[in-house]
Amino acid sequence: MPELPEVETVRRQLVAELPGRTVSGVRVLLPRTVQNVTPEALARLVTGRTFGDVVRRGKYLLLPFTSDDRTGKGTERNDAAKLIVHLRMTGRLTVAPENAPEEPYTRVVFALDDGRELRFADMRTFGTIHFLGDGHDDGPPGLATLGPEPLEASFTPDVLAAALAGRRAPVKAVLLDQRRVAGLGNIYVDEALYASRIHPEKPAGKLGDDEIQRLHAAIRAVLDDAVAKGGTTIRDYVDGRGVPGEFQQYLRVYGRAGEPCRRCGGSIVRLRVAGRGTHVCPVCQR
DNA sequence: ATAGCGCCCTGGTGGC
DNA sequence: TGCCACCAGGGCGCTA
Repeated sequence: MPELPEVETVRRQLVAELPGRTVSGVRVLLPRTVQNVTPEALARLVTGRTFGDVVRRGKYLLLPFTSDDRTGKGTERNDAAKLIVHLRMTGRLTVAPENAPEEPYTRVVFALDDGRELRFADMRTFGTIHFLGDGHDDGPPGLATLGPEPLEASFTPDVLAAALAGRRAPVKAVLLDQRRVAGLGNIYVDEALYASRIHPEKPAGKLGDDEIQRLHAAIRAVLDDAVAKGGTTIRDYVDGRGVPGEFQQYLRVYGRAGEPCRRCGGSIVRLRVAGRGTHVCPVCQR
């Protein structure tokens, strides 16, 4: 399930392929994937525009169009236009070679001027696409309230401490809350809590300074490692080229219930925290 | 404001 | 072998 490292991996590949490519047509196979405009409007708004940079915010991908786009009828359009994509559980955003067979569960296809296609496929249909610009300003609600980016230099231990301070909810629930820290999901929260030897049910506000320091370092280390390995593929995730990640080989607790803890040899236990399957070493994490 | 819960959705799994 | 209940979970809306 795509979290920050998976979304960042997709971004890095899209940014190598998309900038400078102009959309020559749009096919919407599942209308509700496109949340804030109709399929017809999306096609009209996007066709003729040229992709610029590709930006990640939390688990969102932002695909801004360049400012000098024209409709093909000579009409200038405003420069704030962009697509906002969220992969949710099973979404895949790939650039397909010309004439590549369409994969199952394809939901939206953007034809490009070089014959390739930007394709959004999504088995479970939770994924979303929004269009912003030309008077459409209703993006996904969560984007406006996203918390700090954990891999940016400005994400200091003090910033993490402020996100946790005074909260009675389990530390895992707070870390999953995208308003507190952006981009963490179930896998990397479990891994970061294990690495910092903190029990996921511990109330967030009760963490000591030393625990916050360890948690801060662990979040960055786990995310950095996972990005370097191209993300984690449990079942569905593939990158912008359709290739699975490798970090699943390095998971310490997620999906390892009943297997030995690599630190103490004890058995990894699975419990339920914040409504999520949660993996913990009961010896190492207190 | 905060915390918790149900819903969306489909394929895979495990029990009988 | 076949059927079905159940589970995976990110974001969001609702409730207390």
